[in-house]
This record gives sequence, structure tokens and C-alpha cells, in this order.
Amino acid sequence: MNAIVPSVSSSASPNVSSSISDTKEPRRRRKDARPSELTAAALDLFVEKGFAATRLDDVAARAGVSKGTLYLYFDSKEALFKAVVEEGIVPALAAAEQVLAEHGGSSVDLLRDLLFGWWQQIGATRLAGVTKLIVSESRNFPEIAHYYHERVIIRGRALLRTVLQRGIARGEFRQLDVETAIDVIIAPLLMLAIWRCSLCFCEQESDAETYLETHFDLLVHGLRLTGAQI
Amino acid sequence: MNAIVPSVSSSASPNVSSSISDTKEPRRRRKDARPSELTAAALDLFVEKGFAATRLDDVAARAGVSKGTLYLYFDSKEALFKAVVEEGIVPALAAAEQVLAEHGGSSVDLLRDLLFGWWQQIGATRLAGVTKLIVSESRNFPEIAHYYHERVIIRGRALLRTVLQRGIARGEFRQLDVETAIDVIIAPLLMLAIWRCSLCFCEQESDAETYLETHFDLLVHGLRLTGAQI
Amino acid sequence: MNAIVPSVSSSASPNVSSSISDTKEPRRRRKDARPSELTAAALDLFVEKGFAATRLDDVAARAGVSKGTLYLYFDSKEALFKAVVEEGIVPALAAAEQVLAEHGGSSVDLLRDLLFGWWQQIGATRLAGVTKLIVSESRNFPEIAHYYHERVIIRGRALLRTVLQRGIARGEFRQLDVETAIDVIIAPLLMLAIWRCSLCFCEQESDAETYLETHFDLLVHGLRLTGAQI
Amino acid sequence: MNAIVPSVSSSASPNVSSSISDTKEPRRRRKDARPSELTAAALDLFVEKGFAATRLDDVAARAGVSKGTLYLYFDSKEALFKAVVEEGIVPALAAAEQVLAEHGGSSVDLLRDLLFGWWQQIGATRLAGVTKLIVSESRNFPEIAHYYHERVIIRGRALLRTVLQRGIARGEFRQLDVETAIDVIIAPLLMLAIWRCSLCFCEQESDAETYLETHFDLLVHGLRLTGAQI
DNA sequence: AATGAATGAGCCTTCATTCAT
DNA sequence: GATGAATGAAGGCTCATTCAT
Repeated sequence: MNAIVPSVSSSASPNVSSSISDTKEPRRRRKDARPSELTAAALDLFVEKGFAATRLDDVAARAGVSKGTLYLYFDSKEALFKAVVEEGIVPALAAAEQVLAEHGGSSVDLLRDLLFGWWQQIGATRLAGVTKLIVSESRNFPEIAHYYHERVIIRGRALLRTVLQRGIARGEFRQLDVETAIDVIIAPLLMLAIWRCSLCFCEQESDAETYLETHFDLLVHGLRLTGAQI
Repeated sequence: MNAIVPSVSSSASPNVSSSISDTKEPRRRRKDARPSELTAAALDLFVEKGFAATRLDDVAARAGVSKGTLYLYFDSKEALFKAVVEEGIVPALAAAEQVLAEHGGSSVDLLRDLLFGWWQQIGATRLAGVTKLIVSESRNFPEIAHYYHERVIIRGRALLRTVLQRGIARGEFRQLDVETAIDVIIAPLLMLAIWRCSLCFCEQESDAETYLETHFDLLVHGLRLTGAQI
Repeated sequence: MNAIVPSVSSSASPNVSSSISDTKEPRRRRKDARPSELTAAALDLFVEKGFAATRLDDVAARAGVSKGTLYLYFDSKEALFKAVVEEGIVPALAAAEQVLAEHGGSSVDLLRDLLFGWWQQIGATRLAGVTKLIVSESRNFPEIAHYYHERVIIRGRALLRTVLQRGIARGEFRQLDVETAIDVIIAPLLMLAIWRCSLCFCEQESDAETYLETHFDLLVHGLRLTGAQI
Repeated sequence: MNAIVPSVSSSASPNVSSSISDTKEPRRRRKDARPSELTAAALDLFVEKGFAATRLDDVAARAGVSKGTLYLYFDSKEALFKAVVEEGIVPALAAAEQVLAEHGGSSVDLLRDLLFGWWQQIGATRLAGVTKLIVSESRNFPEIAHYYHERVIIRGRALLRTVLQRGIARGEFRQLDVETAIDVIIAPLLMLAIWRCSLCFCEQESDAETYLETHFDLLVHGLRLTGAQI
């Protein structure tokens, strides 16, 4: 889900596009592309300024449409917010669960693939912003927080639970409190996503790849059932 | 801007404090107590609703004063925000650095004391909210983000750096990328603080103490220089 | 900021205009007519109450629009004030300078035409209020005072200077300090404009036409180079 | 801005005055001096900023007292305004009428003495500001405007009426509309007072003395019954 | 008498939302 | 479908006024 944004380039000059012959849609824009262009613009601004501080004028301007057009697709600012979250979630789920389903290697390898898969599918993309959004606004939108919990948190935790339980069952991992370990494993991922959206105070810190490697390295050593444990 | 944190203890139950003052002083209070009463009320609401969505009327009402009174002590809503962050920072620093200075045990013990000290001093208190605030609003207040980075992030990281480097030098810990490890160690703490302020979707999860124990446990096994490494 | 002064004629009876629009366009008006409708309403109220004491609610109500509409055309109350002054200035200049350019009679006749031309173009219209506005608010808006000085005062004085110098050169007027005489000649005009806007204490006084005649009469006798001077 | 203002210097440091031994009142300030100190401060600010834009905090600060003290002497902001006007009127009246009563010279001389007497007693002092105040605020305070009209305008006009009628009766002046001539004669005086309080756009103009001389000169030639009239 | 902390009504300004074109 | 002028409720901020000390 890195793509998403041909909208940014194509919608730069929506009114003039006819003369340039985009080879795609010379004049009529595919109707079903508008909503995602709008949510993409909204995601950027919601993440940058927060929900309350984001003006719909700015969202519309960034998407290259008028303010009134927003209301052709979304009933209200809150509805737009919901759409932003929901749209950012669907692809994330599919990709993550697919990794687990298709995997055949060791639990350590599987854990690694999940971590770095998350990075490529979410952490490194603009979808990371959804994480920050949920954190920042969940108190104001308990309904959305609940939705996010049911659809994302639970399913994401289920993935990790499977990996950990499988690893323990196979003797690859130590015996430990699986539920709590899930939280501890996820936290650095979420924090990485949040850091990337809160800029300013983490720039000189290690880059994301190294960060993930270290996280994984510590985890493997922390989880693995080593000879020293005996 | 004198008082440190009696606010933490006295304002632990902010809804009751107003009823007390109602019977005492109808007007005229001690001027030096006001600022921390106001920042305490503001912290609660900023964390709950976000900066932009918090109304100064509500802040004033929670502190038991009128809206205009806020402006006797803070020039603007933004100035109030700065005061909230700054006031929440001072005690956090002192406590954390004191733990390190007075410690005499092993690096593992020291790490444990720091983790749980953070929990007692910050994570378990309302100061945890400052973490969420910074995450949510740093884009809108780069000046404050910078301030927080200089005064808190850097000093907090310095503490952990000392511990890790000492542990490695003493042969207690493995050789690893210290700077990155710091991030990975801190992340679950910050995430715990954030979770506590974003409620709704982490309630059934493990309690904080267990979470910290697991985090510490994984860390120790991940950091320790075991025979298995040879 | 295009339209010149249909506002003077069309908005001569501002209280009636609203009832007309009520039956015409409930929303949507011609966008280019709005600014002058708003400045016309603002001029009335600024003159009547002063800048600080005028509420934008009242300005909007008098113009028959909502309060928010003001901000579609003017960035702030102060910007509205500037527009009021600037819009009232343009026609005043054109008319006055045209009189001078096209005149062919004696200097006494020219002086008379200028005085009564001012009365018809400005003194007798709502533009007289701009004079009071400038007097009342110039301390608070030095920028506007400067603008008014450059664009109006200087050019108005230049007109009189030409007349006086021509009259002296032709032997129609006595030799006198032209610059100071300009001030003395202008003062009763400005004062007349101000009186008309400050009502209450000048009503029983002579009417404007008589006032101007007397001013002109005194001037002519005071300026003229008579045989008695020899 | 010359005389008048012992209040400015003496009230500069009201709280410290005891230690410095002002040779006047080491500690207790004469009670009856307070009101005029307050009205003096208020006059300055009302003239500078207008009534509505003047804050009582600033008035109190300029007078060297606290804001609450104002209410020991004046019931409201409007009451303070009335006091400012009334206090500025009394000396003006006495001085002007005295000139007329004691005069024994020609009507031209008498007119001259009145004009320059006004300048010395009012025009050149801070009392000139009262003129601007009345002009700016009369619409908002019709009661004060009425008061001013009854007590100042009428009496001032009476003075001039006497002079003009006497001059005409004696054959010194031409026959003319006395009432209107009064307005025309007064206007440049008021305008001079107003200009001095509206600064910014009359600075390069002639100085006040020259202005008055020219006004007087034009008047004399305009009023006088010359041979040329025959 | 004097203070200054506290109040709260009121105003400028913003912005989500509507709707005629 | 798309626009953008218009709306009006809401919030940040000011300041005249009060009153306990």
C-alpha cells in the first residue's frame, strides 16, 4: 500500500488535464477515485495537524477540489475521519495475514518477516500516520477507537499470538506470558510509526532499518530458549 | 512558576477539589497556587481531547475559576500549553537522574530500577499524559517539541546510555548498538504511557506491572552476555 | 476593490435596501457588489460610533448579510476600515481635480467652484464622514493617516495652492503666505464636514449653504487686492 | 505639550515618593489632587486612542494608581469621561470671558486678543484634546455633547457675537450675517486644536502662530469696512 | 484609602456545513 | 457532478467592574 498516490500528481491540475492528454482520462475522472484522493489528502493533514486543527478548506485544496465537493462524498468531517482510518486499515490487514498464511520457515524467520513486512506495508508508508491518528484522537472518537481495536488491534495481535505460541510449542521460544509479550513486541513498532509522524525530536536517532534490526535482535535473544537457560 | 509537583498529589481527584474550594474562598485565592491548579486542569483536558479540541472554558471550569482568570496567569492558550509541558518535565528529570546517581548494584538491577522508577514517577501518574501530548501536538508546536527534546529526550537517553555502556564494559551485557538499543528499550515505556491515555482499546490487555516485567525480562535475556553466545 | 461610487447614490438610503434584497436573493448575490455594500454600511457605523465602538455584527446586519460574510471580503476589522477610507477617497480626488483642470474663469470664480464643488461631492454626502473618521482614528491608525495625507491632503492642498498662486500672479489676490492660507481656507470646510457628523450641537446654527457663502464672502474680501490696500 | 502637567512628573513613582522626600508630600497625597491626576491621565489617553479604545488599566497606570482606585473617584468609565470634559471646560470659560470684560481697545484688537487668548489658554495646552474628544465621541455621548454645547459652545459664540456686533455698530466691520460668521471664525480654531491632536498629517504645515496670524489677517481684511466697498 | 485578584459579558474571528447555480 | 458564496454557532481573548483584604 505504498502506491495510493498517483492522485497527488494527477490531481495537480484537474481542470487543465484535458489539454495535456494524460493518456488516462482526458477529461472525466473516474468517479471512484475521488474518495481515496480526498482521504489521502485528509490523512496527511490529520496526521500533521490533528483532527480538530485540520480545516476542510485545506483538505479540499490539497485534493484539488472545492470545499463543497467534500460533502458529495462524506457527510461530515467526522465521516471523513472514519473513512481515512477505514481505508488505511483494509490493505494493512490483508498483507499481514497473508505473510503468516504463506510462511513455512522457522518461528524466528516468521517473526522477522512479520516485523519487516509491517515496516514495508505500513511503517514506511503514509499509513503509519493512522497509528498516530488513532493514538491522538481515540479519546474524542471512541467509536472509531473501538472499530480500530476490533478490526486491527485484535487481528494484529492474533498474528503475533500464533507466531509466539507456535514457537513455544516447537521449543524455539522460551515459556512466557504470550499476551503481554505481544504488547511488548508491538510497542516499538507503533512507537516507530509515531516517531515518524511526530518528527523534530528523533532525527539524529538511528534509522528505521537499524532500529528494527536491533528490536528483532533483542527479541530473538530474549525469546529464544538458549542453553544458558538450562 | 515555582511549585514542583504537589499538583500530582493534590489534583489526583480534580472533581472533588472544586467542591472544597466552594466552601472556602468565594473569591481571592493565594495567587501562587493558581498556576499549578490551572495547568493540572489543562493537562487533563489536553490529554483527553487534544490541544485544539480543548476549550478554555472547560479548563477554567475544571480548575474552579472563571474563564478570564486564566488570562491573569497565561497570556494565551498556547502559553498555557507550554506551561503544562514544562511543569510536567521538571520533576520527571530530577527523579530519574537521582536513581542513576545513587545506584550501586549491577547493571541489570539498575536497569530494573530505572524502568520501574519511571513507572512510579511518570508512567503511573498523570504526567504520562505529557507523553501523549508531545506525540499528538509536536507538529503543531515545533518549539515545544524542540524544548522537550532538549530537556527530556536527550537527558532520558543519556541515562540509559550510561547504563548500557556500563553493562557492556563490565561484561554484563552483549556488545550491541547502544544508541539504537536505547530507542528500543524506551519505546515500550512511551507506548505504555500513551496507551494509558488513549484508553478504549487496551483495557483487557495485561496490566502495567506485568507488562513492565515482561519487557524487563525480555530485555535481560536479550541483553545479557550468556554462555550460549560463545 | 473595483467599483467606484455607485455606493454613494445607491446606498443613500441603506435602511430600505435590505427590504428590497429580502425579496430578491435569499443567498447568493453578485460577488462584486458586496464589498461596496459592506464598506457603505461600515462607513455609517464607524462615523456614528467610532471604530472601536462599532460591532461587526451591526455592520453585517446593516448590509443585510451575516457576520461571517464580512470575512469573505475583508481579512479583519482593520482591513474593513482601510477599505472604507480608500473607497471614499478615489471619487473625491477625481472630481476636485477635474474642476480645476476645466476651469477658465477668474480666480475668485475658481475658488468659489472649488468650495461648492467640495460641498456637492463630499461635504453634502456621506463621504463627509471620512473626514471625521480620519480625525478620530488617525492616532490609532497612523498607517491610514499617512495614506490619507499622501493621497488626499497633499493633493487637495495642491489644488488650492494653484488657485492662490494664480490669483496672486494675476493681481487678483493680495500677497500672502500661501501655505498657511491654504490651511485657513480648508479648515472651515473640514469643520463643516465634521459638524455634520457630530450633530447634536450645531443644529440651530446656520445651514451649510449660508455657511459656505459667508466663508467665501469673507475670503474674497480678505484675499482681494483692493484699492484700500494702497 | 508644555505646561499643565506637574501630575506627570510627580506621579511617576508614587510608591517610592516617601523615601526621596519630594519636599511636597512625603507620604500622604492631598486627597483632592487625585481626581485631577486621574482625569489628566484619562484626557491624554482618550484623546490619543479614543474613548472606547482606552483601557482603564492604562489610565490607572499612567496616573500611578491601581485600577481599583479609579472606582473610588468615578463610578464608571463614562463618569470619568464626563469629568474629563467638565474639568477641561471651567478654566477655558473663565479666561475667555475675562478677556472680553476687561478689554477697552478696538474691535479688531479685541478679536485679536480673543483669538490668541484661546490659543494660549486652550489651543496650545492639552485642553485642545477636549475638542477632539467632543468631536469624536459626541455621537456616543449625546448627553455630554449637550452639556458641552450649553456650557461651552453657546458661551463661546456669545463672546464672538458681542465682538462682531460691537464692531458692526461702531462701523469697524462690514454688515454681515453675524451668526454664520461666528462659525466661520471659530472653525479654523477648532481645526487647529484637532490637528494638534491628530498629528501625523499636518506637521510640515505652517506653525500655529503663523496660522493664527494668517487667519486673523484674512478675517480683518474680510470683515473691515473698507473704501473699496463703497 | 488603596489594592489587585476575580469575574463574565461581549466582541472578533474561524470554520464546518448548506445550497443555489 | 462541481462550485463557492453564505451562514451561524462556537471559541479565544479583552476589559469594565466588583470586592475581600
